[in-house]
Amino acid sequence: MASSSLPETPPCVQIVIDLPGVGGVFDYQVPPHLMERVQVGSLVIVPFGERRVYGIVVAGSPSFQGRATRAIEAVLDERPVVTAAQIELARIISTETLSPLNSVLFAMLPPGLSQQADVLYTWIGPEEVDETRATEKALARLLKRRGPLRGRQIDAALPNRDWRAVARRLVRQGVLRADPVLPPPSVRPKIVRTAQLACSPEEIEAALPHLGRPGSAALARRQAMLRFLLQEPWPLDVTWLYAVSGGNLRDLERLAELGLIHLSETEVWRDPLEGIHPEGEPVEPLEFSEDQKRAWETICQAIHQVEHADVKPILLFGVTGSGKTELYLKAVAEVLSQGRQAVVLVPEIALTPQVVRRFLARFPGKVGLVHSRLSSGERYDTWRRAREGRLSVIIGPRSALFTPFDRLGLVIVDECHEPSYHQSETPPHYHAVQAAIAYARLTKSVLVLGSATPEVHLFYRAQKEEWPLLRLPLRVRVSRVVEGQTSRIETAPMPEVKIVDMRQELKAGNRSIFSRILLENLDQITRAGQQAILFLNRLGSATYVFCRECGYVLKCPRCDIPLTYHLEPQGLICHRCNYRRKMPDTCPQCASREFRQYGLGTERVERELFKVFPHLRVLRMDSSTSRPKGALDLILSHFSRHQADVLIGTQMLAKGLDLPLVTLVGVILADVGLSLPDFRAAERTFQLLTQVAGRAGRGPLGGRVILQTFQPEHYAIRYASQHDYEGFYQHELALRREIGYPPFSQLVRLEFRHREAEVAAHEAEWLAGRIRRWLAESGQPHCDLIGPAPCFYARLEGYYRWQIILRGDDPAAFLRAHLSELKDWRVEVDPPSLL
DNA sequence: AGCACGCCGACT
DNA sequence: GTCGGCGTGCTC
Repeated sequence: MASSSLPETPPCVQIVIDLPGVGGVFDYQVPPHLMERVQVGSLVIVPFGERRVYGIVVAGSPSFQGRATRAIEAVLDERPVVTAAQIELARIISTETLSPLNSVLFAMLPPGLSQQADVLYTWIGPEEVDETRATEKALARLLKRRGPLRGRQIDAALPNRDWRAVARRLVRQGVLRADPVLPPPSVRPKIVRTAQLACSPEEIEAALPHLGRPGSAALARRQAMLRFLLQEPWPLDVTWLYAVSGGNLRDLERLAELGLIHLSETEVWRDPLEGIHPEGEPVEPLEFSEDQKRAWETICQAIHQVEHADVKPILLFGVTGSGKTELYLKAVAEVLSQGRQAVVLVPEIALTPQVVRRFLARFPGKVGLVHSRLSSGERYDTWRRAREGRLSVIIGPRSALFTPFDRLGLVIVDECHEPSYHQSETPPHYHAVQAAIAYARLTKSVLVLGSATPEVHLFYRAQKEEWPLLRLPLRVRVSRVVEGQTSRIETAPMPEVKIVDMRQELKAGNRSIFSRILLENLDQITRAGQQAILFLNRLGSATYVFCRECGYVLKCPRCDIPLTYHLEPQGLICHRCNYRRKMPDTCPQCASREFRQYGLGTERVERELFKVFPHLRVLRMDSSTSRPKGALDLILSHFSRHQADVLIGTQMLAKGLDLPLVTLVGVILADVGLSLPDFRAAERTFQLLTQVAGRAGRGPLGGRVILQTFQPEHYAIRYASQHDYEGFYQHELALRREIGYPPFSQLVRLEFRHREAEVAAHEAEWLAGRIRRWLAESGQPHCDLIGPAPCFYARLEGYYRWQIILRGDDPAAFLRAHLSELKDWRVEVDPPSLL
């Protein structure tokens, strides 16, 4: 270790390796010739078994016991790829989420830097193979056709085939060769060759006629190159010279030989923001409203205290359009002025050019952008520029938290309730807000969490731990500064929300999906040249079973959560306890025959709307119409230019778009989401309705929202209609306390997937039995096992899914002792959804 | 992950 | 008898 303070200890370090499934920490020796280069955080290559793998040094090894160790083979990057604080953060995330440390640590690197070890297979056997063995035949054909392939390539070519076992046999038989390989990083710095004049313009002019045979093409090319360089007397990317002259490297080399130019190589940064010019964006801070001023005092004070005291996270409680972004900008400016750095997390969908340009205008040259649509080279370069201190603000989705800043001072998580902050697709299943709380504490940074609808458990924690709560209850409109004038601050009222009881509509003989008042309003505002949005909550709508006459929802007799309707096997099921029953013919409460599931898509809404208002221009936005790349933006820009009167859409409509001509938002059926078998169903519905309601009346025309529902008395709908988050929160919290769900307990969700339904069910039953035994043995009094039951989405991508929920004081701690037995299970601590 | 080792049943 | 299935344990 270069900076080791213990020279008498053996030169050993602890290393975490990039092999899924090998989560441990291993000791390696630092050979003398690498002593100066190996540091905590270094990316190295080490021998592991018969292979070589990538690893990250996580610590020196003072506890070295004299055990046999092997030596580090190479160091890949002169600088550490993670900071000490990041390693500590990875440890915390690993412990909290029950994920192996290596999976967390390597998830912090830009994609392509570290590579997993693989095996290169080469066919060396005869042309003919055993025709009776299908897998063997397929493997041999593949390798003969495409030449040597890596294991990962074969996986892609032969899905669902157990070819590795076959390959092992073939290697033993001597017809197949298997060579371990370690791919080099797929990202590397971009180097361009540059040329620059090496002598005075006079000497160049003098040399111009003597660069080749008179009249030759080479002469003309070389002259063109020099003339261009005379106009641009600095190191110039040679591709420019090729373009203007039609020449190539041979010409340049000739000019270099003659001593007329210098050829050299320079690294260039790939910058996704290069083409973006934030003209028209304010460069100076905007004036604050009274609420913003109050909020700013707290944030500013925190920024100045944080290095000396443990500063609590700050909850910025404000609706969309309440001026949160301006506070973020000012906080970033304050932190930068102290020489520290800032990370701004934004949900991927909200990462619009407008947001980026606003930051870029205020902090030119200092802002880096992370985004899923960037090339891996752009990501890698942004990451390196941040590591080298060339950038000091990073904006991006959850992974941007892992920017290797060494003087972090501020973390902002905007719209912190957004589900995209939880990584659900691939392990490690962490939540960026949880991680940010830990990271801010570790790095002594200020953390600002912004949301109008914070998750109930977060708000509960904020209250309990007395986090500062900053309220921005009003929407602000800032008239842009006119020459020399100060900007004006106006506040806009929240839109009026009207609840329509659809049972009454039915009683009055209206069997349509639209209430009379919604139709009246639609007619009125479109006549006035304004626009409307019709929102349809699709999630789970086909499984939502209720009585159209009395609104009754059938619940599980054991769990008291709504039953859902499924086709396979047909009937009603409780996704909590696996209780099943057939669909009743009549409503159990009022005996009406109108008891059935509710299936409704945007196409149907469009058709029904056409029947009433054939003249209206209607746009439809759902996953099918916006599937093609760019279609979403196209539909939205079409609508915002008023080339349509009505926009019909699903969830994706709820996110922060600003459409000033929209004066009416209609929610076709507000209660759909309430019947989902998830204890957060009410919370999700409240959030969604609040966001959708926020779409109306963003402009000076004002606006109203119409919520159609069969459960007008439901608290989620009532509080959403009153824009009353805290009322909802109190109600929801009381319910959670009663039923013992978070924040009054912790959940761990265990999921198993298999292509065969019985195997999945069987494995789930088996594990449930084992867990019950572990619970009994450990005398764990405060842990319930819920399930096993099929997941709400019982089949996903061809896999049958079953789940087990553990609920208790600390089920994660209990499971930690049994992790090795959950190898094939997906484990989610604090799952964001139980579907 | 990959590869040993070791244990079992099914065929040359 | 061997081949090949797969459960278990190990890699510094």
